[in-house]
Amino acid sequence: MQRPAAGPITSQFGRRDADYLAGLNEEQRDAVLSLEGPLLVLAGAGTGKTRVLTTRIAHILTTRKARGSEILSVTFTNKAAREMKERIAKLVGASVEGMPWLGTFHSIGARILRRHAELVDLKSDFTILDTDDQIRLIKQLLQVENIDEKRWPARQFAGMMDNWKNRGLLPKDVSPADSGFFANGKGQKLYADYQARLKTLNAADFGDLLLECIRLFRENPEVLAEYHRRFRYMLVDEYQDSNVAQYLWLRLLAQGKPAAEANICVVGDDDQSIYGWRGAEVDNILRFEKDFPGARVIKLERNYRSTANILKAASHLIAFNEGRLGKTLQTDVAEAGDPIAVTSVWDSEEEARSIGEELEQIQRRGENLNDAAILVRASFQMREFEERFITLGLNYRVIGGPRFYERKEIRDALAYLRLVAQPADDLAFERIINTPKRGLGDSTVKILFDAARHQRQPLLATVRMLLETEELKPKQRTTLRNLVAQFDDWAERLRTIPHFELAEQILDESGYTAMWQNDKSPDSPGRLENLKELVRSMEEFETLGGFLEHIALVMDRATGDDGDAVSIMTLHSAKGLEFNNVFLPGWEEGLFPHQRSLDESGRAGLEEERRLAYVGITRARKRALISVAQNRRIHGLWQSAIPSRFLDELPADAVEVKDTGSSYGGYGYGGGAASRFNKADPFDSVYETPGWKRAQAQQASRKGGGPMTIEGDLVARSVDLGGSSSAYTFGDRVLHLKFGYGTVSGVEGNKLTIDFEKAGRKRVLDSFIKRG
DNA sequence: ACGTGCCCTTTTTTT
DNA sequence: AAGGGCACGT
Repeated sequence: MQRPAAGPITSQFGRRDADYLAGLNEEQRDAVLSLEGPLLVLAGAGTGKTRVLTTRIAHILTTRKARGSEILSVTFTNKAAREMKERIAKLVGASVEGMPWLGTFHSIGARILRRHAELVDLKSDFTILDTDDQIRLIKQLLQVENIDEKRWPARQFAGMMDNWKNRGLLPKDVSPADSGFFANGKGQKLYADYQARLKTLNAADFGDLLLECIRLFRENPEVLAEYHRRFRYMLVDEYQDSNVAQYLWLRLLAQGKPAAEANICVVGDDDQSIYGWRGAEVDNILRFEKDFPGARVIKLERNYRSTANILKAASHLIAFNEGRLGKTLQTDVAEAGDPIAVTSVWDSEEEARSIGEELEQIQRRGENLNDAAILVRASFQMREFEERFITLGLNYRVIGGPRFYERKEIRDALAYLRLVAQPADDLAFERIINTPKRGLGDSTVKILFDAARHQRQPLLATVRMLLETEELKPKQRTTLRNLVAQFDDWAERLRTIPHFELAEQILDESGYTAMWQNDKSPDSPGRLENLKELVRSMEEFETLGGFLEHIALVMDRATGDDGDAVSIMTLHSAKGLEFNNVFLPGWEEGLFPHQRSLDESGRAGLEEERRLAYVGITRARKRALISVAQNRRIHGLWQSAIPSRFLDELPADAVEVKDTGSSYGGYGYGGGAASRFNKADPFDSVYETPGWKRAQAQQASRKGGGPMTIEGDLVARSVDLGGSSSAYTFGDRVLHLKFGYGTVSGVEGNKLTIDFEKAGRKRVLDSFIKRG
């Protein structure tokens, strides 16, 4: 399709292009206008993917090909959904209310399930369980089966089930090979029991929102047909991150027409696939042309976001990956821009300090903090920045950090609300039955549980029955009678007063507020504040049900406008965003690439980490600033760090290495050497440290199984590898670079307790000290 | 029934 | 380093 690049254009509709098409390049325009038939858009970072999607929707709406309610558009994250809604509203001016089927896989799945709940053995007011509820439920099942919880942790089983659900497997579909090893072959039964238990609880977990949807469609063709008629167009964002269940879900929905005519448009970038650990299948992208024969494929390769240097660095890095579809990003931006800055710092404290200084400079230059972000690999890295920024008085905002709705007080309060909304919610009941303390302890709870199991009734209903008997002691009976009466009362009041007012009353009348008021721990004022905030946030919702749904699906708070602030978030949650200045701290082996990713997924894991690095760099419009700490404290222990291999994979001519000066020695940016970031170790060479030697020894002795190491690259693990003893003994005089001179006062494997002359008693790793 | 204190694991990433 | 789980004591 040949079109002039600019100027007034006449579209296929024989009139001047609508405003919303202005400024699109040829490929983008093509992707927007190709409405009929399957379409795969391969969109590199910063090539206007979201713009294409939103404009495409605007185009469908303005040409009246379909109404908002006839378009299914799926995103991966709530943030992406929110942004799309905003941008569509801007384009067509219409209210977003007209697009009920724009949302995440999970929220749309929940919506569909609620409409047909009875067909999947649920009621339309079913509860959506979060991980915490899930774990507690599994623990109960393990107890019933007499399975040792130490040996077979509930968490692990939750992970396994999540995997199965991600792969679209119902209990009957799970192969013994998959489930056999857990608890001596009880895996499959546990899964089946768990699912059955969810039904009696009138609850669904996250995986069910898709899995049960798939079952619904398969078992009820007439329901599926209804959606085939309804959805005239389907759009999927971030297709590279879809897993098997999501794939099946989409394919079922697309089956209304012959594959070659399906109006389905998927957008993705294989280089930004970073959810493999959650079951994402990049193959879904590769398979698209097979599933939908005759699909058009449009590549977007023109990057409008970043400077040439940033693109060069990102492209150079990602080229180290083998499994790629291969795209080249080209920039239209003429200037090379600043090189990528790589700064070496002593430890994470200095890292936070130096980034803080950099941010202050940015402010002084008159730039907005809103245009800057710190992207970390793991959320524990966030704290140090927060602390530093608080002392600096620098405005920051944590995105997806320690989650509001996961706090204890919030979960307790929600449990009360859940129970009012849905009396069968046993997990909620269990949570609050003795919170605040009411004198209902383990023995009472056990009686309740046993009775409930025999009666096959929810706990609350069971309590009502038990009140009529002598099973409980009089004191407990009175307490429970009052509690039940309160719940009846609250449920009644829900009809007459606004739910947020009721919430406040519930918290007061239940004694929950008082519990924290009487608590004298330093964080109880904060908790009370959080509770207030919770009640406040309820006002934004029409109904209690709507509010609870929001909480379950959108675990992040609506990001309140806190003015100009730098964002702190994980690399994962940064996908899809862009900033002028992007800070990428913690580029050290073991942290980034993450050790666990390497151990668990080997080469594939490494490639996924590299894609994460690619995502990180390409978030930057103007400047990317990477930093490496020479030392990092993990689990309370100091560990020496080796610069990330990804640093070596950046093109030398687009990188500028800085040293903060205060760091000891610093890294020689030698060039030519095996590693440009090969560090001049504080003690001659890092390769001489006990930790490193052990790593080597372990490497040599490792054959076949066990943790993998990629391509012979050594990853130093200076934590105790088990059984190894230290070269130091009690009384040795030693030197530690951070803490100075000291005397060994305890040895435990390679962990030493040392009384330092200045720093006092600390636990450190032996690889980190030297004889003094 | 409840509180205290010790020991243990933990944190990679998210809907 | 810290929070949760568990055993024990009141």
